[in-house]
Amino acid sequence: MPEKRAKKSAKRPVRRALQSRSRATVDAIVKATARILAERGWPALNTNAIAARAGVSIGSVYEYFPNKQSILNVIIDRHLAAGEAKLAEATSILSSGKDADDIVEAVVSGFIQLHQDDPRLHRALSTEVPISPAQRRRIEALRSKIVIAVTSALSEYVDGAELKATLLVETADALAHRWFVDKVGLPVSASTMAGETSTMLKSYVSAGRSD
Amino acid sequence: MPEKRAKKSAKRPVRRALQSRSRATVDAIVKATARILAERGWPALNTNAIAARAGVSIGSVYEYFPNKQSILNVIIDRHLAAGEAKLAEATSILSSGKDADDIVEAVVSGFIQLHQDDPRLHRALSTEVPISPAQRRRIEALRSKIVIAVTSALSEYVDGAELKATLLVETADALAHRWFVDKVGLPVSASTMAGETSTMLKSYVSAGRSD
Amino acid sequence: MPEKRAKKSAKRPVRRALQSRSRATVDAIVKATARILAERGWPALNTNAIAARAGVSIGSVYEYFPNKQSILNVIIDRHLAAGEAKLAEATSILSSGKDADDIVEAVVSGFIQLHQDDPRLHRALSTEVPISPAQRRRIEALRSKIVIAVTSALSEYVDGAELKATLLVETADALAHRWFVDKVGLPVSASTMAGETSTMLKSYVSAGRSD
Amino acid sequence: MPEKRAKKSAKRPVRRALQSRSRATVDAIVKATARILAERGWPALNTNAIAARAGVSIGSVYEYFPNKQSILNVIIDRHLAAGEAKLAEATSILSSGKDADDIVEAVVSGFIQLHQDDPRLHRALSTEVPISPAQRRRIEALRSKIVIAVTSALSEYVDGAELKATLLVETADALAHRWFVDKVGLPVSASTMAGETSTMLKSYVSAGRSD
DNA sequence: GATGAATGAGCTTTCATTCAT
DNA sequence: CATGAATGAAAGCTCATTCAT
Repeated sequence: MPEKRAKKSAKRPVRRALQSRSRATVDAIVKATARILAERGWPALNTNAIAARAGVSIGSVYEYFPNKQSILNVIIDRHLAAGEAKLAEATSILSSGKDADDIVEAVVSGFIQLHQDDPRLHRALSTEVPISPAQRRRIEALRSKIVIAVTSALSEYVDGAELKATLLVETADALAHRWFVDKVGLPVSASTMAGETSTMLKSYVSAGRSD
Repeated sequence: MPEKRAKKSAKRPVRRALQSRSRATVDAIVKATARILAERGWPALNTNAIAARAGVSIGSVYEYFPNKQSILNVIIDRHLAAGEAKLAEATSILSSGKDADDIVEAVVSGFIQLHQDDPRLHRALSTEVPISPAQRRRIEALRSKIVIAVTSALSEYVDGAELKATLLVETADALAHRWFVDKVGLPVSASTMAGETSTMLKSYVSAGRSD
Repeated sequence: MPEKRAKKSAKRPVRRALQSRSRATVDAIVKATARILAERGWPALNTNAIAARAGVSIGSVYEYFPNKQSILNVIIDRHLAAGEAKLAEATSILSSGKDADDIVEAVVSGFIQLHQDDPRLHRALSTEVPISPAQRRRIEALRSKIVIAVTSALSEYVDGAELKATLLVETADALAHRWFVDKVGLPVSASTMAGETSTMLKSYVSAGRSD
Repeated sequence: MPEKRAKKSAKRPVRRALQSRSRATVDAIVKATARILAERGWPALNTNAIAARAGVSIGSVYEYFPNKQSILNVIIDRHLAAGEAKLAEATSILSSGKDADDIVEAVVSGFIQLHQDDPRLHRALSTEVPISPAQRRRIEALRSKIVIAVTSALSEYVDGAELKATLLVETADALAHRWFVDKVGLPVSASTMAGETSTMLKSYVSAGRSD
């Protein structure tokens, strides 16, 4: 009856979800995971709940994912991909921007859109779920790319574009998180705060323009 | 900040040394918990690890704390108390401030100091550890008190003090967290970013002054 | 008495054999619990011992039972169900009884049969295991039903049937417990004592008959 | 820090409680144990609770008793001693009895008195507390002595005195327990049931008298 | 003797993971 | 490939007992 087995094996290769049925199963598992995370949080996220919610057996979960963390990785990766997509999309706006204010506007609204989409899930991912060093590196990389894109866009309008871009991006990200994810108790509405954030950042970015 | 000591008044001259043993044990447990949290994070925090790290038996842990969460509560409470102490200390600076810039400076440096003290622990507490609703309320209350104090201080210099105070406080808090806790990869040093943050906020707060 | 079997009707011809594995596991757990209780008593009953004795892992125990008490509940419920079955069975005898003596005989032998089946387990259940209020109520209800049935049976032969039925039932139960469960040291055999009990109760029940 | 120590030692001799202070301490411990048992039952009985309730330190408890069970033993022994005292007291009544009915009356009322004194404690002792084989033997011996005394008293009035005495004693004991300790739901009052018990037993004992 | 802080074996329960079917 | 019963390491917590003070 009792039989010791290695626990940290993860030998079984992740079956590549190429066939459509496989793809559907993988998708159901990932979606179920995201839903549980958004609705009931990380403490309630366990593999049996995922399987049940996805409508598949726990065995199938392990057919497609070597372990629990790897499911989360997909979600985190999708989140990062969404961020990257948003960046790509924003790049054109940034480069076609008429002035620095447009760039600030694009950055602020970009981060707000990112945080408004499923804020419960966003919160769970950013405050509860353990992130691997590799993922942290990828987050850093994305952040860095955004800063570079914004720097490039800003450089034709302002001096010290890199520093300004860094502060702009970090502030827009952090405050969007506060207003829409943390939902801190505020004396005014989140959208009012968003407007104020935008005002502050426009003024900051444009400060000291030579023109 | 931690380290509560019994009043050593002349009331009871010969006070049992036993009490200090208890005090030392409690302290060892709390410190061990904070250390594990800072060094290995919430997933590695378990009562056996706490006991081992504190150099006491698991039984002793439960002699002084009814459960695992209550140890964390002490740490969280100490953190909040530190924030409240900082607020009290800052209030005098705020009220004796010569101008709006001094107030911004005080707020920014206050948050930086708060985040510079054991940033690893700070990170664990703010992103991993489950917070009870009561604690969340206490955090909100503290934040609210700070905003009120800053609003009051700013109101003699600027219009729309409450809105500005809110954005000032949230930005200072969020960015101090980024620069010193998250330690995001930056093109320049954290202290440079802190200076830039300060510059941006001073400019924001003073914008539209009638002077 | 225990050993529930699924109906093997023709509804679903090929029924998974898996279900029978579960059934067997549940049964092994319940049986192991009963055996430990009977052989080593309540103090020796712990979930690890149950799992070991059942030849399953501790995880399997919690796959089928939410907690330790729930395993006991099954055993207690089976015991109560056995009592209820015995009552149902006895009712026909009671109502077809030729005279009051037959009724007494049926009651006494009914309780003796109940107590003779695994007296060690019976002892553990009646003296060691914590009973929930709901179970106590169910026991009371069963006892009450028995008294009502006996009252009804007796009422056509004797006056004051309810009082007599109560004393009859309580005495038969209590003494069957003594003779077969407590196994008190006796100068004569348990079955002799059972006969004497019967004699005493027949005489008591028939006393003051109008005939 | 961790230091393994033997757990089943019990080497320290039980300090004989001869001095009055010692005696008072022992008594406080025993009384506290009995009170907890009566009020909150066996599951709530732990050595720290006993020490706290007795107003002594846990260390003192182990100064006078080698282990928890030994405290219970004192209580059980006192209970048995009370039974034995009651027997001694009853013996004179039994031998001076005018007829068999007086003997039955004495036995029934004796057991009722025994069970009416602190029925909660009685219940705990008879249904929850683990009894050692030695104690069980002592209970048997007491029971046997009672049967012998009753047999002797009855023998001048009836035939088959031993058998009758056994049934009389067991029934009186069992039913007194039911009416006053178990407090089973009854259609009539406990004292009515006690009277009925007495009536039944008188009739049984006197049955078949030659006079 | 008295104290009570400290101990740690042992218990209940959870859940990521495996594998027979 | 799918299933889900089974596994067992590991975590939280209790309490009888010990021993330094």
